[in-house]
Amino acid sequence: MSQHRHPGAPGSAGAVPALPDLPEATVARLPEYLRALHNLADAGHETISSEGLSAAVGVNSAKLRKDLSHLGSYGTRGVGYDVALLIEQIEYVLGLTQRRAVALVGVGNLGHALAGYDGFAGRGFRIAALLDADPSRVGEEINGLVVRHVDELPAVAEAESIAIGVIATPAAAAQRVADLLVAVGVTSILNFAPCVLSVPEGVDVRKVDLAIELQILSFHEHRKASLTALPATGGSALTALPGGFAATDTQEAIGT
Amino acid sequence: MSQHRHPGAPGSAGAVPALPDLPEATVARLPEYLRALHNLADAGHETISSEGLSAAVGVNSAKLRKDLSHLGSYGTRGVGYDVALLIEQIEYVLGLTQRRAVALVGVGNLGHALAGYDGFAGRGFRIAALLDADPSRVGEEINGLVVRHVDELPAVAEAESIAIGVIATPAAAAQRVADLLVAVGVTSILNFAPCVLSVPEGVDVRKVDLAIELQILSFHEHRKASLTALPATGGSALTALPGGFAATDTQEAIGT
DNA sequence: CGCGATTTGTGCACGTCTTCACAAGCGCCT
DNA sequence: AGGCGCTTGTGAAGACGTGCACAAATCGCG
Repeated sequence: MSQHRHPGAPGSAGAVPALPDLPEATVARLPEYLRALHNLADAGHETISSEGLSAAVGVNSAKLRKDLSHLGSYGTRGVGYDVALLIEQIEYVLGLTQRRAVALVGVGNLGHALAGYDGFAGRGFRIAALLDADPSRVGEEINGLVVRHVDELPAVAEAESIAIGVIATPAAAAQRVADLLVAVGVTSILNFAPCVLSVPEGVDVRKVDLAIELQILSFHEHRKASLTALPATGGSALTALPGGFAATDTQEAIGT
Repeated sequence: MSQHRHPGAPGSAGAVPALPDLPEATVARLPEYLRALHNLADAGHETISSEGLSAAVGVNSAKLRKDLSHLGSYGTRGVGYDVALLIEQIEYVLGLTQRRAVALVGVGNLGHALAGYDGFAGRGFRIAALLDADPSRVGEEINGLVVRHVDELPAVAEAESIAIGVIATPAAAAQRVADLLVAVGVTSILNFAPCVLSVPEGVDVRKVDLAIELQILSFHEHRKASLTALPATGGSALTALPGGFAATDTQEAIGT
């Protein structure tokens, strides 16, 4: 039953690199595990149990074990997981063994901040290019990088082997930029503009919309307010007990 | 038992103000519908069919109808939804009828950008306070707001009725700030720091981690690369057909 | 060398979310 | 008035994700 070859373990023999096709939910959690593991490694831990790691991340330990089992991970029963090995495995699966080049389009308010954000380098990415359509911004130097005109994207993409495009433009320009990115072969886009992008099949788009996050919080705030406004209900089937609704995406009340 | 006052139900008859407890997945989509509806309203549309709206947002139309039905929405069969009415309904449910005050803690790189982001005002929020622990940043004026020291948070929270706290500090300071926010009564937190926050029950935390988003994209990039690198497989049960995995969270390949 | 403590990996049941498909309702046109 | 086309709202089925609970595996110790 057990596969003897490691999927493509970092330093091992030239086995098949076949990536197991992980559930999306698992993929979304792997980066969190990775971050926690780095912290643990820095703190000197050599091994960690699923219980310990799950506590650090704030997830159910069974879920964590299942996630790790999906990538054929090697934990040791009775002991736990080897922290360094697990880091290697997750980084491999996430494709972080190569430092991917990111092109950032739109050096306005937000783009400026992203360009200066130092949290990327340590996590497997390199901002390789800054681009903007506004001629008055072209030429500006941010964090050692010079802003170039967006028209130069084809040249830049080729020279730097851009793997991921980040859109931090106003909404009105986002679709145009996305088309441009796609045209030069970028197949992964992170979109900060508040709009829906349409892209051809095979191109992945993730979006981050700050206002949406706030609005979701606002809903819960509204809801909590409407609950506490109610008098203490005896047995009314209408209102669940105040803490009775579980938070799915939102992390809530993680015990120390 | 039945509350007769309606907190602000849109102009209609005295319906029950009780917030239906929507599925989390629905709550997360409502803001997207709202944004699309505003666009449609600006474009002059008075009504919109579920098909049309779902196309604009990039979701399945049945899903959209079910989402809207959850909030007891009034669509008209054979016609569609009244755009203005639907906007009102969604804004009410999301608690956007009152402009909520947001406190932003951490005016570094990212915080600076968030403070200057003008996309909040139009979406129901007001940045009411900027705070930082670094004395050298206190006193700086950004977008008409003066940065105050984080120790002043209690006074600020009371004066401004802060409803939501945004943490844009380094990871090391995030937990401390979260504790502070909770202490002054904030029950909704948006966390940009790359770390897990533990908060008491009843406090909602949403997080945005830019590096995680990139890492998820990196996985898909890695995966796509490993697929195209394979020779055309005949019937190997290992590799699914290239387009065979559906994108759940990630939007992918929206037609036209 | 065997035993107990510990921890992984997973079968199973449950809940949530998604999608299809269709009846019910509405307006318009004849 | 009646019928027809369009659109909503929803029942039901399937896919997906989660969490419990336990067997299998490993280590350390006497």
